[in-house]
Amino acid sequence: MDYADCPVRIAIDILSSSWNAWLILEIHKGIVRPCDLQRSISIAPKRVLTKQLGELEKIGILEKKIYPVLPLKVEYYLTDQGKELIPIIEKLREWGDKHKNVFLENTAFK
Amino acid sequence: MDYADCPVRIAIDILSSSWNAWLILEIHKGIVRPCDLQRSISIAPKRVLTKQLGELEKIGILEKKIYPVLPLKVEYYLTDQGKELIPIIEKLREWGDKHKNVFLENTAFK
DNA sequence: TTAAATAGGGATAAACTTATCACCCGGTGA
DNA sequence: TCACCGGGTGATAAGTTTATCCCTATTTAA
Repeated sequence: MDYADCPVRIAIDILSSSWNAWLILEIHKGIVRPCDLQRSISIAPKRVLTKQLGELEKIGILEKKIYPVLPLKVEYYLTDQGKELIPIIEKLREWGDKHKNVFLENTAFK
Repeated sequence: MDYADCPVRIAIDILSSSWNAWLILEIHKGIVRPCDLQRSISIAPKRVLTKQLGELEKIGILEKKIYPVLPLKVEYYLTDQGKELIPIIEKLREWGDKHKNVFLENTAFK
């Protein structure tokens, strides 16, 4: 029984890796095309977002829809298990909002 | 407004870094002394646990009690804001339990 | 007096993640 | 024709995190 198989770690690893949480929130808000996501998360490198989108699709959190039209059109949607992450992320946000002060104070001069 | 100041990221960063989530759960279960924590999370290096305990204390998630007795006795307890992480971790565990199969299938041969 | 347990720290190495850069292709509008 | 948009990739550099190793100090038990 590896530590990596721990259900808690699985969830945390997904949410914590690079831009995943942000991506999931943006897609939930209705920004579903790669180019639009790249614009709305403009500080993230394009290459990294592409990689993460692929990763999130592979593990069943996003569903990729490819429209056979030209110019090529691609959209990503949250699967059911992806949608179930939304309330969790909101809880994380609530917690962070409530406690960010203590946190920022004590990390400024570490 | 830095990405690192995002409330969601603050919470995720805390939970994701090395052994924090596990430590928080163990302390919540009543394992409160450093030496006992090192035994119960035996695959984690002692040095790392010490560091994380100090870090979690600094950001106000743990409270450190030093008993002026000999042999030296130290205990860590969850603060109120630390306790508020417990239900969130439980949600993460539920999610992970529910979806670990899809996850493990698609990461085994990446 | 020696060993073990308690709590902790400094310095460096190893590992992992993320970012960067330069590309690919197909199509469209000027 | 040329530049640009949309979607995407491979290879490597850079950066961060974790782990490793080896110390400190004090007290009790053998």
